[in-house]
Amino acid sequence: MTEKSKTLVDQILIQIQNSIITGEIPAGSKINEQSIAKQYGISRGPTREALQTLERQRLVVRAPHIGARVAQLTVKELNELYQLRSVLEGMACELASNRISQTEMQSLQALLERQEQALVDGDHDFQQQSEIDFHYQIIQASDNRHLQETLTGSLYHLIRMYRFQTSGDERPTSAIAEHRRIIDAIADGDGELANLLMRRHIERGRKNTEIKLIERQKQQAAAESLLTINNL
Amino acid sequence: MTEKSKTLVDQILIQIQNSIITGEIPAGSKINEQSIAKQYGISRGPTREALQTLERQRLVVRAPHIGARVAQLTVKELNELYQLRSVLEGMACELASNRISQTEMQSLQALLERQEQALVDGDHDFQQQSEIDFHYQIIQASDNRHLQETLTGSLYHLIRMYRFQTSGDERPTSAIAEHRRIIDAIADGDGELANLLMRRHIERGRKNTEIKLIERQKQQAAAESLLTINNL
DNA sequence: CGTGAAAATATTGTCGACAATTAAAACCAA
DNA sequence: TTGGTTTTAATTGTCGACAATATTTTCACG
Repeated sequence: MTEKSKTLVDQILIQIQNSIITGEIPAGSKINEQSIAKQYGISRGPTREALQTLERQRLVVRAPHIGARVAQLTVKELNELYQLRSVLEGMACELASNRISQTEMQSLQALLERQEQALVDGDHDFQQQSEIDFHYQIIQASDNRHLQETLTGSLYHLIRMYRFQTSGDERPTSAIAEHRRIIDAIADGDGELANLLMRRHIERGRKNTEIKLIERQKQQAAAESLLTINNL
Repeated sequence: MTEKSKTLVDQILIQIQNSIITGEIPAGSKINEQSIAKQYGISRGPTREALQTLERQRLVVRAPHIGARVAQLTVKELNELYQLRSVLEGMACELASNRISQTEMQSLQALLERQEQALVDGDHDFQQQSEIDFHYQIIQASDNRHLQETLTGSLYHLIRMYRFQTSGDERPTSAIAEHRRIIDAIADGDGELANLLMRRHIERGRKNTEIKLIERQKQQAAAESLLTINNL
Protein backbone atom coordinates (compact mmCIF):
# COMPACT_ATOMS: atom_id res chain seq x y z
CA MET A 1 0.00 0.00 0.00
CA THR A 2 2.13 2.86 1.24
CA GLU A 3 5.03 1.63 -0.82
CA LYS A 4 7.42 4.59 -0.72
CA SER A 5 9.66 6.14 1.97
CA LYS A 6 12.75 4.64 0.41
CA THR A 7 15.19 5.96 2.99
CA LEU A 8 15.41 5.14 6.68
CA VAL A 9 15.38 8.78 7.68
CA ASP A 10 11.99 9.35 6.09
CA GLN A 11 10.55 6.36 7.87
CA ILE A 12 11.56 7.32 11.37
CA LEU A 13 11.32 11.08 10.93
CA ILE A 14 7.54 11.19 11.08
CA GLN A 15 7.50 8.96 14.13
CA ILE A 16 9.91 11.18 16.04
CA GLN A 17 8.00 14.22 14.84
CA ASN A 18 4.79 12.84 16.30
CA SER A 19 6.50 11.91 19.54
CA ILE A 20 7.63 15.51 19.88
CA ILE A 21 4.40 17.15 18.79
CA THR A 22 2.25 15.06 21.10
CA GLY A 23 4.60 15.75 23.99
CA GLU A 24 5.50 12.10 24.38
CA ILE A 25 9.04 13.44 24.34
CA PRO A 26 8.53 16.54 26.48
CA ALA A 27 9.53 20.03 25.39
CA GLY A 28 13.00 20.90 26.60
CA SER A 29 14.06 17.31 27.23
CA LYS A 30 17.31 15.91 25.93
CA ILE A 31 17.36 13.54 22.97
CA ASN A 32 19.96 10.80 23.04
CA GLU A 33 21.14 9.65 19.61
CA GLN A 34 21.97 6.14 20.73
CA SER A 35 18.67 5.46 22.42
CA ILE A 36 16.72 6.81 19.45
CA ALA A 37 18.77 4.62 17.13
CA LYS A 38 18.22 1.55 19.29
CA GLN A 39 14.52 2.30 19.66
CA TYR A 40 13.99 2.24 15.89
CA GLY A 41 16.57 -0.45 15.18
CA ILE A 42 18.82 1.68 13.01
CA SER A 43 22.33 3.10 13.34
CA ARG A 44 23.33 6.52 14.52
CA GLY A 45 23.98 7.86 11.03
CA PRO A 46 20.38 8.15 9.89
CA THR A 47 19.41 9.17 13.41
CA ARG A 48 21.69 12.18 13.25
CA GLU A 49 20.30 13.16 9.86
CA ALA A 50 16.76 12.93 11.18
CA LEU A 51 17.70 15.15 14.10
CA GLN A 52 19.17 17.70 11.72
CA THR A 53 15.95 17.68 9.73
CA LEU A 54 14.02 18.22 12.95
CA GLU A 55 16.33 21.12 13.67
CA ARG A 56 15.37 22.67 10.34
CA GLN A 57 11.74 22.23 11.35
CA ARG A 58 12.62 24.02 14.59
CA LEU A 59 11.30 21.16 16.68
CA VAL A 60 14.79 20.45 17.96
CA VAL A 61 17.75 22.56 19.04
CA ARG A 62 21.24 21.15 18.65
CA ALA A 63 24.57 22.26 20.07
CA PRO A 64 28.01 20.93 19.09
CA HIS A 65 29.36 18.20 21.39
CA ILE A 66 26.33 18.58 23.60
CA GLY A 67 23.45 17.18 21.62
CA ALA A 68 19.83 17.73 20.76
CA ARG A 69 16.93 18.96 22.87
CA VAL A 70 13.27 19.30 22.05
CA ALA A 71 12.51 22.96 21.41
CA GLN A 72 10.87 24.91 24.20
CA LEU A 73 9.47 28.36 23.57
CA THR A 74 9.05 31.08 26.11
CA VAL A 75 5.75 32.93 26.03
CA LYS A 76 7.55 35.79 24.32
CA GLU A 77 8.93 33.50 21.62
CA LEU A 78 5.55 31.88 21.08
CA ASN A 79 4.05 35.30 20.49
CA GLU A 80 6.86 36.16 18.08
CA LEU A 81 6.22 32.93 16.21
CA TYR A 82 2.53 33.70 15.86
CA GLN A 83 3.27 37.28 14.83
CA LEU A 84 5.53 36.06 12.06
CA ARG A 85 2.98 33.46 11.03
CA SER A 86 0.19 36.02 10.83
CA VAL A 87 2.20 38.27 8.54
CA LEU A 88 3.14 35.37 6.27
CA GLU A 89 -0.33 33.86 6.08
CA GLY A 90 -1.79 37.30 5.52
CA MET A 91 0.57 37.59 2.58
CA ALA A 92 -0.51 34.12 1.40
CA CYS A 93 -4.14 35.22 1.46
CA GLU A 94 -3.36 38.32 -0.52
CA LEU A 95 -1.48 36.35 -3.16
CA ALA A 96 -4.16 33.66 -3.27
CA SER A 97 -6.85 36.27 -3.84
CA ASN A 98 -5.28 37.17 -7.14
CA ARG A 99 -4.26 33.77 -8.43
CA ILE A 100 -6.56 31.12 -7.00
CA SER A 101 -8.12 28.69 -9.47
CA GLN A 102 -11.73 27.55 -9.56
CA THR A 103 -10.90 24.01 -8.47
CA GLU A 104 -8.86 25.28 -5.54
CA MET A 105 -11.71 27.56 -4.56
CA GLN A 106 -14.21 24.72 -4.70
CA SER A 107 -11.88 22.58 -2.61
CA LEU A 108 -11.77 25.30 0.03
CA GLN A 109 -15.54 25.61 0.04
CA ALA A 110 -15.95 21.85 0.41
CA LEU A 111 -13.49 21.80 3.28
CA LEU A 112 -15.41 24.53 5.05
CA GLU A 113 -18.66 22.57 4.76
CA ARG A 114 -17.01 19.50 6.22
CA GLN A 115 -15.75 21.65 9.06
CA GLU A 116 -19.25 22.88 9.78
CA GLN A 117 -20.49 19.30 9.76
CA ALA A 118 -17.73 18.22 12.12
CA LEU A 119 -18.78 21.03 14.44
CA VAL A 120 -22.34 19.68 14.52
CA ASP A 121 -21.09 16.14 15.06
CA GLY A 122 -18.72 17.26 17.78
CA ASP A 123 -15.85 15.47 16.04
CA HIS A 124 -13.02 17.24 17.79
CA ASP A 125 -10.13 15.46 16.10
CA PHE A 126 -11.45 16.21 12.66
CA GLN A 127 -11.95 19.87 13.57
CA GLN A 128 -8.33 20.09 14.63
CA GLN A 129 -7.16 18.45 11.42
CA SER A 130 -9.33 20.48 9.08
CA GLU A 131 -8.30 23.71 10.76
CA ILE A 132 -4.76 22.85 9.69
CA ASP A 133 -5.92 21.78 6.21
CA PHE A 134 -7.68 25.09 5.71
CA HIS A 135 -4.51 27.05 6.28
CA TYR A 136 -2.45 24.63 4.19
CA GLN A 137 -4.71 25.00 1.19
CA ILE A 138 -4.51 28.76 1.24
CA ILE A 139 -0.75 28.58 1.56
CA GLN A 140 -0.64 26.28 -1.45
CA ALA A 141 -2.86 28.65 -3.42
CA SER A 142 -0.41 31.50 -2.81
CA ASP A 143 1.82 30.02 -5.50
CA ASN A 144 5.00 31.33 -3.89
CA ARG A 145 7.45 28.50 -3.33
CA HIS A 146 9.64 30.24 -0.78
CA LEU A 147 6.64 31.38 1.22
CA GLN A 148 5.29 27.85 1.19
CA GLU A 149 8.56 26.33 2.31
CA THR A 150 8.97 28.85 5.08
CA LEU A 151 5.50 28.24 6.48
CA THR A 152 5.13 24.50 6.03
CA GLY A 153 8.80 23.59 6.35
CA SER A 154 9.94 25.72 9.26
CA LEU A 155 7.02 27.25 11.14
CA TYR A 156 4.06 24.93 11.03
CA HIS A 157 5.61 22.05 12.93
CA LEU A 158 6.14 24.26 15.95
CA ILE A 159 2.67 25.73 15.57
CA ARG A 160 1.18 22.24 15.49
CA MET A 161 3.20 21.25 18.53
CA TYR A 162 1.97 24.11 20.67
CA ARG A 163 -1.55 23.84 19.32
CA PHE A 164 -1.66 20.17 20.22
CA GLN A 165 -0.12 20.50 23.65
CA THR A 166 -2.31 23.39 24.71
CA SER A 167 -5.53 22.22 23.11
CA GLY A 168 -8.58 21.90 25.26
CA ASP A 169 -12.00 22.66 23.90
CA GLU A 170 -11.17 25.33 21.39
CA ARG A 171 -13.16 28.18 19.94
CA PRO A 172 -14.56 26.22 17.00
CA THR A 173 -17.73 28.14 16.17
CA SER A 174 -16.10 31.52 15.89
CA ALA A 175 -13.09 30.08 14.07
CA ILE A 176 -15.27 28.61 11.34
CA ALA A 177 -17.15 31.86 10.94
CA GLU A 178 -13.80 33.57 10.46
CA HIS A 179 -12.84 31.00 7.85
CA ARG A 180 -16.06 31.72 6.00
CA ARG A 181 -15.29 35.43 5.80
CA ILE A 182 -11.72 34.82 4.65
CA ILE A 183 -12.89 32.54 1.86
CA ASP A 184 -15.46 35.08 0.77
CA ALA A 185 -12.83 37.78 0.59
CA ILE A 186 -10.55 35.55 -1.49
CA ALA A 187 -13.44 34.65 -3.76
CA ASP A 188 -14.12 38.36 -4.24
CA GLY A 189 -10.51 38.87 -5.18
CA ASP A 190 -10.19 41.33 -2.29
CA GLY A 191 -6.64 40.53 -1.26
CA GLU A 192 -6.29 43.40 1.17
CA LEU A 193 -9.35 42.32 3.12
CA ALA A 194 -8.37 38.65 3.06
CA ASN A 195 -4.97 39.61 4.40
CA LEU A 196 -6.51 41.62 7.24
CA LEU A 197 -9.04 38.94 8.16
CA MET A 198 -6.40 36.23 8.24
CA ARG A 199 -4.13 38.27 10.47
CA ARG A 200 -7.01 38.83 12.89
CA HIS A 201 -7.97 35.16 12.76
CA ILE A 202 -4.45 34.11 13.68
CA GLU A 203 -4.17 36.79 16.35
CA ARG A 204 -7.21 35.27 18.08
CA GLY A 205 -5.57 31.86 17.89
CA ARG A 206 -2.44 33.36 19.37
CA LYS A 207 -4.28 34.75 22.38
CA ASN A 208 -5.98 31.42 22.94
CA THR A 209 -2.72 29.49 22.85
CA GLU A 210 -0.87 32.06 24.94
CA ILE A 211 -3.39 31.84 27.75
CA LYS A 212 -3.24 28.08 27.86
CA LEU A 213 0.54 28.01 27.73
CA ILE A 214 0.75 30.39 30.66
CA GLU A 215 -1.69 28.21 32.59
CA ARG A 216 0.34 25.12 31.88
CA GLN A 217 3.57 26.80 32.90
CA LYS A 218 2.04 27.86 36.20
CA GLN A 219 0.91 24.33 36.92
CA GLN A 220 4.33 22.95 36.08
CA ALA A 221 6.06 25.52 38.26
CA ALA A 222 3.77 24.64 41.15
CA ALA A 223 4.33 20.91 40.71
CA GLU A 224 8.06 21.43 40.55
CA SER A 225 8.31 23.53 43.68
CA LEU A 226 6.25 20.91 45.50
CA LEU A 227 8.67 18.27 44.28
CA THR A 228 11.76 20.12 45.44
CA ILE A 229 10.22 20.70 48.86
CA ASN A 230 9.62 16.98 49.24
CA ASN A 231 13.19 16.22 48.27
CA LEU A 232 14.72 18.38 50.98
CA MET B 1 43.45 34.03 17.02
CA THR B 2 40.39 32.50 15.45
CA GLU B 3 40.48 29.65 17.89
CA LYS B 4 36.97 28.21 17.61
CA SER B 5 35.07 26.24 14.95
CA LYS B 6 35.37 23.08 16.99
CA THR B 7 33.66 20.81 14.49
CA LEU B 8 34.73 19.88 10.98
CA VAL B 9 31.37 20.81 9.51
CA ASP B 10 31.67 24.41 10.68
CA GLN B 11 35.12 24.68 9.18
CA ILE B 12 34.24 23.54 5.68
CA LEU B 13 30.70 24.91 5.61
CA ILE B 14 31.74 28.51 5.08
CA GLN B 15 34.17 27.52 2.36
CA ILE B 16 31.54 25.60 0.41
CA GLN B 17 29.10 28.45 1.01
CA ASN B 18 31.50 30.90 -0.56
CA SER B 19 32.19 28.60 -3.48
CA ILE B 20 28.48 28.50 -4.17
CA ILE B 21 27.77 32.18 -3.61
CA THR B 22 30.62 33.32 -5.82
CA GLY B 23 29.55 30.91 -8.54
CA GLU B 24 32.79 28.96 -8.37
CA ILE B 25 30.45 25.99 -8.15
CA PRO B 26 27.86 27.07 -10.73
CA ALA B 27 24.15 27.25 -10.02
CA GLY B 28 22.41 24.03 -10.98
CA SER B 29 25.56 21.93 -11.03
CA LYS B 30 25.80 18.61 -9.23
CA ILE B 31 27.76 18.28 -6.00
CA ASN B 32 29.61 15.02 -5.45
CA GLU B 33 30.01 14.03 -1.82
CA GLN B 34 33.20 12.09 -2.37
CA SER B 35 34.99 14.83 -4.28
CA ILE B 36 33.99 17.44 -1.71
CA ALA B 37 35.24 15.18 1.05
CA LYS B 38 38.54 14.56 -0.73
CA GLN B 39 38.94 18.24 -1.56
CA TYR B 40 38.79 19.21 2.12
CA GLY B 41 40.53 16.12 3.44
CA ILE B 42 37.62 14.85 5.51
CA SER B 43 35.29 11.88 5.32
CA ARG B 44 31.82 11.73 3.81
CA GLY B 45 30.04 11.94 7.15
CA PRO B 46 30.72 15.61 7.90
CA THR B 47 30.37 16.36 4.20
CA ARG B 48 26.82 15.07 4.19
CA GLU B 49 25.98 17.09 7.26
CA ALA B 50 27.37 20.23 5.65
CA LEU B 51 25.25 19.58 2.57
CA GLN B 52 22.17 19.20 4.71
CA THR B 53 22.94 22.53 6.36
CA LEU B 54 23.33 24.10 2.94
CA GLU B 55 19.95 22.63 2.07
CA ARG B 56 18.45 24.42 5.07
CA GLN B 57 20.04 27.61 3.79
CA ARG B 58 18.41 26.86 0.44
CA LEU B 59 21.71 27.04 -1.38
CA VAL B 60 21.46 23.35 -2.22
CA VAL B 61 18.69 20.99 -3.28
CA ARG B 62 18.95 17.32 -2.35
CA ALA B 63 17.04 14.29 -3.58
CA PRO B 64 17.21 10.76 -2.09
CA HIS B 65 19.61 8.44 -3.89
CA ILE B 66 20.35 11.14 -6.43
CA GLY B 67 22.36 13.70 -4.58
CA ALA B 68 22.83 17.42 -4.13
CA ARG B 69 22.71 20.24 -6.65
CA VAL B 70 23.41 23.92 -6.26
CA ALA B 71 20.10 25.77 -6.18
CA GLN B 72 19.01 27.50 -9.34
CA LEU B 73 16.09 29.90 -9.31
CA THR B 74 13.88 30.76 -12.21
CA VAL B 75 13.09 34.43 -12.69
CA LYS B 76 9.67 33.74 -11.20
CA GLU B 77 11.17 32.13 -8.11
CA LEU B 78 13.66 34.96 -7.70
CA ASN B 79 10.80 37.42 -7.70
CA GLU B 80 8.91 35.31 -5.17
CA LEU B 81 12.00 35.26 -2.97
CA TYR B 82 12.33 39.02 -3.08
CA GLN B 83 8.63 39.48 -2.46
CA LEU B 84 8.84 37.33 0.65
CA ARG B 85 11.94 39.16 1.76
CA SER B 86 10.34 42.56 1.36
CA VAL B 87 7.37 41.59 3.52
CA LEU B 88 9.64 40.17 6.22
CA GLU B 89 12.07 43.06 6.29
CA GLY B 90 9.18 45.49 6.24
CA MET B 91 7.95 43.71 9.33
CA ALA B 92 11.44 43.92 10.85
CA CYS B 93 11.47 47.68 10.30
CA GLU B 94 8.10 48.08 11.92
CA LEU B 95 9.16 46.07 14.96
CA ALA B 96 12.50 47.87 15.15
CA SER B 97 10.79 51.24 15.11
CA ASN B 98 9.12 50.43 18.40
CA ARG B 99 11.91 48.67 20.21
CA ILE B 100 15.25 49.92 18.95
CA SER B 101 17.78 51.05 21.56
CA GLN B 102 19.93 54.15 21.45
CA THR B 103 23.14 52.24 20.92
CA GLU B 104 21.62 50.26 18.05
CA MET B 105 20.40 53.49 16.51
CA GLN B 106 23.83 55.07 16.79
CA SER B 107 25.37 51.99 15.23
CA LEU B 108 23.03 52.30 12.28
CA GLN B 109 23.85 55.97 11.86
CA ALA B 110 27.57 55.24 11.95
CA LEU B 111 27.17 52.51 9.36
CA LEU B 112 25.33 54.89 7.08
CA GLU B 113 28.12 57.45 7.32
CA ARG B 114 30.68 54.83 6.44
CA GLN B 115 28.55 53.88 3.47
CA GLU B 116 28.51 57.45 2.27
CA GLN B 117 32.27 57.61 2.65
CA ALA B 118 32.71 54.39 0.70
CA LEU B 119 30.60 55.88 -2.03
CA VAL B 120 32.93 58.86 -2.27
CA ASP B 121 35.99 56.60 -2.20
CA GLY B 122 34.49 54.30 -4.82
CA ASP B 123 35.16 51.29 -2.59
CA HIS B 124 32.81 48.89 -4.29
CA ASP B 125 33.46 45.85 -2.11
CA PHE B 126 32.78 47.77 1.06
CA GLN B 127 29.56 49.16 -0.38
CA GLN B 128 28.38 45.63 -1.11
CA GLN B 129 29.28 44.49 2.39
CA SER B 130 27.75 47.42 4.21
CA GLU B 131 24.54 47.14 2.25
CA ILE B 132 24.21 43.66 3.75
CA ASP B 133 25.22 44.92 7.20
CA PHE B 134 22.55 47.60 7.10
CA HIS B 135 19.80 45.07 6.59
CA TYR B 136 21.29 42.70 9.15
CA GLN B 137 21.33 45.35 11.86
CA ILE B 138 17.70 46.22 11.33
CA ILE B 139 16.78 42.55 11.40
CA GLN B 140 18.65 42.20 14.68
CA ALA B 141 16.87 45.23 16.09
CA SER B 142 13.48 43.64 15.36
CA ASP B 143 13.97 41.45 18.43
CA ASN B 144 11.93 38.58 16.96
CA ARG B 145 13.95 35.38 17.02
CA HIS B 146 11.90 33.46 14.48
CA LEU B 147 11.89 36.38 12.07
CA GLN B 148 15.64 36.67 12.44
CA GLU B 149 16.23 32.97 11.85
CA THR B 150 13.99 32.95 8.82
CA LEU B 151 15.73 35.88 7.19
CA THR B 152 19.35 35.23 8.09
CA GLY B 153 19.14 31.44 8.23
CA SER B 154 17.07 30.59 5.19
CA LEU B 155 16.66 33.54 2.86
CA TYR B 156 19.73 35.70 3.00
CA HIS B 157 22.18 33.17 1.64
CA LEU B 158 20.23 32.90 -1.60
CA ILE B 159 19.83 36.66 -1.75
CA ARG B 160 23.57 37.09 -1.34
CA MET B 161 24.21 34.49 -4.03
CA TYR B 162 22.07 36.22 -6.62
CA ARG B 163 23.25 39.65 -5.60
CA PHE B 164 26.84 38.59 -6.01
CA GLN B 165 26.43 36.77 -9.29
CA THR B 166 24.42 39.53 -10.92
CA SER B 167 26.32 42.48 -9.50
CA GLY B 168 27.79 44.99 -11.87
CA ASP B 169 27.91 48.66 -10.98
CA GLU B 170 24.90 48.93 -8.76
CA ARG B 171 22.67 51.83 -7.87
CA PRO B 172 24.65 52.96 -4.84
CA THR B 173 23.71 56.62 -4.58
CA SER B 174 19.98 56.10 -4.59
CA ALA B 175 20.25 53.06 -2.32
CA ILE B 176 22.04 55.07 0.35
CA ALA B 177 19.48 57.84 0.13
CA GLU B 178 16.82 55.22 0.72
CA HIS B 179 18.72 53.90 3.72
CA ARG B 180 18.79 57.40 5.12
CA ARG B 181 15.02 57.76 4.90
CA ILE B 182 14.44 54.35 6.46
CA ILE B 183 16.67 55.18 9.40
CA ASP B 184 14.91 58.47 9.90
CA ALA B 185 11.53 56.76 9.98
CA ILE B 186 12.80 54.26 12.54
CA ALA B 187 14.29 57.03 14.62
CA ASP B 188 10.91 58.80 14.54
CA GLY B 189 9.24 55.61 15.74
CA ASP B 190 7.12 55.64 12.60
CA GLY B 191 6.92 51.90 12.03
CA GLU B 192 4.33 52.07 9.28
CA LEU B 193 6.45 54.43 7.20
CA ALA B 194 9.64 52.48 7.86
CA ASN B 195 7.84 49.33 6.72
CA LEU B 196 6.68 50.99 3.51
CA LEU B 197 10.06 52.51 2.71
CA MET B 198 11.86 49.24 3.26
CA ARG B 199 9.46 47.36 0.99
CA ARG B 200 10.03 49.92 -1.75
CA HIS B 201 13.79 49.82 -1.22
CA ILE B 202 13.83 46.06 -1.65
CA GLU B 203 11.46 46.21 -4.61
CA ARG B 204 13.98 48.43 -6.41
CA GLY B 205 16.71 45.94 -5.62
CA ARG B 206 14.50 43.18 -6.99
CA LYS B 207 14.02 44.94 -10.30
CA ASN B 208 17.73 45.54 -10.59
CA THR B 209 18.58 41.90 -9.93
CA GLU B 210 15.80 40.60 -12.15
CA ILE B 211 17.02 42.58 -15.15
CA LYS B 212 20.57 41.35 -14.75
CA LEU B 213 19.48 37.75 -14.23
CA ILE B 214 17.45 37.84 -17.44
CA GLU B 215 20.44 39.30 -19.28
CA ARG B 216 22.69 36.57 -18.00
CA GLN B 217 20.25 33.85 -18.90
CA LYS B 218 20.02 35.18 -22.45
CA GLN B 219 23.78 35.17 -22.78
CA GLN B 220 23.99 31.63 -21.46
CA ALA B 221 21.26 30.45 -23.79
CA ALA B 222 23.06 32.03 -26.74
CA ALA B 223 26.38 30.47 -25.77
CA GLU B 224 24.75 27.10 -25.34
CA SER B 225 23.02 27.07 -28.70
CA LEU B 226 26.30 28.04 -30.30
CA LEU B 227 27.96 25.14 -28.54
CA THR B 228 25.40 22.59 -29.71
CA ILE B 229 25.71 23.80 -33.27
CA ASN B 230 29.44 23.25 -33.17
CA ASN B 231 28.95 19.75 -31.82
CA LEU B 232 26.73 18.63 -34.67
C1' DC C 1 29.17 17.66 55.55
C1' DG C 2 30.69 20.82 51.31
C1' DT C 3 33.70 21.85 47.79
C1' DG C 4 36.71 21.22 44.20
C1' DA C 5 39.93 18.33 41.53
C1' DA C 6 40.63 13.92 39.25
C1' DA C 7 39.08 9.63 37.39
C1' DA C 8 35.56 7.14 35.15
C1' DT C 9 31.64 7.01 32.27
C1' DA C 10 28.64 8.40 28.73
C1' DT C 11 27.77 10.98 24.48
C1' DT C 12 28.86 13.14 20.33
C1' DG C 13 32.13 13.58 16.22
C1' DT C 14 34.66 11.23 12.65
C1' DC C 15 36.22 7.56 9.89
C1' DG C 16 36.42 3.59 6.52
C1' DA C 17 33.95 -0.29 4.64
C1' DC C 18 29.98 -2.44 2.65
C1' DA C 19 25.02 -2.49 0.80
C1' DA C 20 21.44 -0.41 -2.04
C1' DT C 21 20.39 2.41 -5.69
C1' DT C 22 21.12 5.23 -9.60
C1' DA C 23 23.71 6.74 -13.65
C1' DA C 24 26.73 5.44 -17.46
C1' DA C 25 28.58 2.17 -20.81
C1' DA C 26 28.37 -1.63 -23.72
C1' DC C 27 25.80 -4.23 -26.47
C1' DC C 28 22.43 -5.99 -29.65
C1' DA C 29 18.51 -5.65 -32.86
C1' DA C 30 16.03 -3.15 -36.21
C1' DT D 1 22.84 5.21 -36.71
C1' DT D 2 18.98 4.72 -33.50
C1' DG D 3 16.34 2.74 -29.68
C1' DG D 4 16.01 -0.16 -26.13
C1' DT D 5 18.32 -3.79 -22.82
C1' DT D 6 21.68 -5.57 -20.17
C1' DT D 7 25.91 -5.02 -17.88
C1' DT D 8 29.16 -2.26 -15.60
C1' DA D 9 30.63 1.61 -12.95
C1' DA D 10 29.76 5.43 -9.93
C1' DT D 11 27.20 7.46 -6.17
C1' DT D 12 24.44 7.59 -2.21
C1' DG D 13 22.67 5.13 2.09
C1' DT D 14 23.83 2.52 6.17
C1' DC D 15 26.59 0.40 9.54
C1' DG D 16 30.00 -0.50 13.36
C1' DA D 17 34.26 0.99 15.49
C1' DC D 18 37.26 4.42 17.32
C1' DA D 19 38.56 9.38 18.71
C1' DA D 20 37.35 13.70 20.90
C1' DT D 21 34.62 16.02 24.00
C1' DA D 22 31.25 16.57 27.72
C1' DT D 23 29.06 14.79 31.87
C1' DT D 24 28.93 12.22 35.97
C1' DT D 25 31.06 10.00 39.79
C1' DT D 26 34.61 9.41 43.05
C1' DC D 27 37.54 10.97 46.36
C1' DA D 28 40.58 13.88 48.94
C1' DC D 29 40.85 17.98 51.64
C1' DG D 30 39.15 21.80 54.25
